[in-house]
Amino acid sequence: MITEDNGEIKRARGPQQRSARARTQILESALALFREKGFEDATMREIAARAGMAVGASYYYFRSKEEIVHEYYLMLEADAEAHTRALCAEVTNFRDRVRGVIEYKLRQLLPDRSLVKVLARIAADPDNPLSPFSRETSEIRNRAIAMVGLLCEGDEVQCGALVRPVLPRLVWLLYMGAIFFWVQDRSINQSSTRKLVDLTTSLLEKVLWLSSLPLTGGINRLVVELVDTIFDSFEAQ
Amino acid sequence: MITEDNGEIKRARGPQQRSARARTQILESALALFREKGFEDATMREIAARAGMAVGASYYYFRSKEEIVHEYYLMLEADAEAHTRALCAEVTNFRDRVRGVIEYKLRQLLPDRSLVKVLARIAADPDNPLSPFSRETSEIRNRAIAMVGLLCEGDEVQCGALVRPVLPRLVWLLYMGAIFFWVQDRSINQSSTRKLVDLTTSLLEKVLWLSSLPLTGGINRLVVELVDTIFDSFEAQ
DNA sequence: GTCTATATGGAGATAGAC
DNA sequence: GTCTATCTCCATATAGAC
Repeated sequence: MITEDNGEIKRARGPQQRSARARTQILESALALFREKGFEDATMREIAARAGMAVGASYYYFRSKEEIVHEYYLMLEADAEAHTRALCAEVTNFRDRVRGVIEYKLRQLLPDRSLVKVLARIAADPDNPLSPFSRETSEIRNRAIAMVGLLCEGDEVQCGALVRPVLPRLVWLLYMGAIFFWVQDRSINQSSTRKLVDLTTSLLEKVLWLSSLPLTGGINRLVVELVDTIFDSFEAQ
Repeated sequence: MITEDNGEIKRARGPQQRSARARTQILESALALFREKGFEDATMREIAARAGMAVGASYYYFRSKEEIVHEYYLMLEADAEAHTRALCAEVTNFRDRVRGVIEYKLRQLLPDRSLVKVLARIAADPDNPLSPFSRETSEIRNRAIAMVGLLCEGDEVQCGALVRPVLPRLVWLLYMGAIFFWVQDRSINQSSTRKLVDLTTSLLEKVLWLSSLPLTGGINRLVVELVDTIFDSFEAQ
């Protein structure tokens, strides 16, 4: 791997190291600028300049300005995953778990509202391969769903047997919905989102309890089919 | 109103007329180009050229390329409103009405998928005043909700008395969700969306029936509070 | 593979004519 | 108020150096 060509001064500890360092520098420079002036006003010229490189170098590592934001989002996801594991060890109540995960994510995103708007734009564009609903991101998506699946484990959750297998995907949809609502939320201190999360998690708990009654067999079947339809379409084409 | 200044040759039938004509020309030129090459590839230069004007003129009538698309959407809405009235006279079953309205909208949008993507992007941006969730569009939104309200009229709908007043807003959310899903839907012929609409309308019907039972009083209250919270946040700030 | 220098093409802004 | 001509600035593309 380590080619023994001319002993350049620039090179530090092999090409991989140098490359990783450059990538990190661009990412950090971009993030700092995004925070200072927002996504739109930070230009690739500035980002590259601050990282001590030419514009083209940024494009070598990131296909677009948006892709930098996406990389940042993946970093947050890794952190959220660790938090979820810790949460599951501490809290056993289903509703508290779901609320905990959503609230943690919103706390994570709070300092970077400007970037979350970009993520929302990406999500709304069906042609964007970075979209959380695209075929290309199915690995990331499934990982997130598996994470949510941890919340549903344990014998605490009371719900119909039919619904049980789709529960993680259902909660993931709620989770995505909460983030979308939060981005849109213009109320002071995003108080509406807090209300929304309280209400939807309470609702979920009650509805799941209802789903264990024989009365709701038809509804349960419809819900399962609905969730399957939604997620099948993500993988399609 | 009609000022009697110099008899210009250019003027046809008063300034208003001329202005409206120019506006229409730009709109038509833009729409034609959007259909030919898609939204992104159609440039303001071309749009203006085809309308026989300079770029600045287009910006005089429309603040942005997006605003042209929004104007087009309003034209579709007027047409949809007429259709809804006709539908309500013909069909009395609630589920068929809701499905009919959503399907009509999707048929309307089908020839202009490229433009609907732009609308989705607008909707995802909380800073965009043209967003269907913004304070600025609350008049358009309320008009659309009132239109949906027509579907809920008549004594056919079986649902809890508590839920009844929020039903139009609830159905509007379903309606918006269906459009969003349709834009994202990559399945051939958007077959997933058709399935989704069938399933969600069936589900709605069943859930509404359930909401009339005493058992679901707590859930009904939560739903009402949830809908209020959501729509309050649209009007906030 | 990693990066620099430079080019391209378009959205939107603006000064000022009529 | 309506519109033209022209300018600025940026994201992204690309040729080729090392």
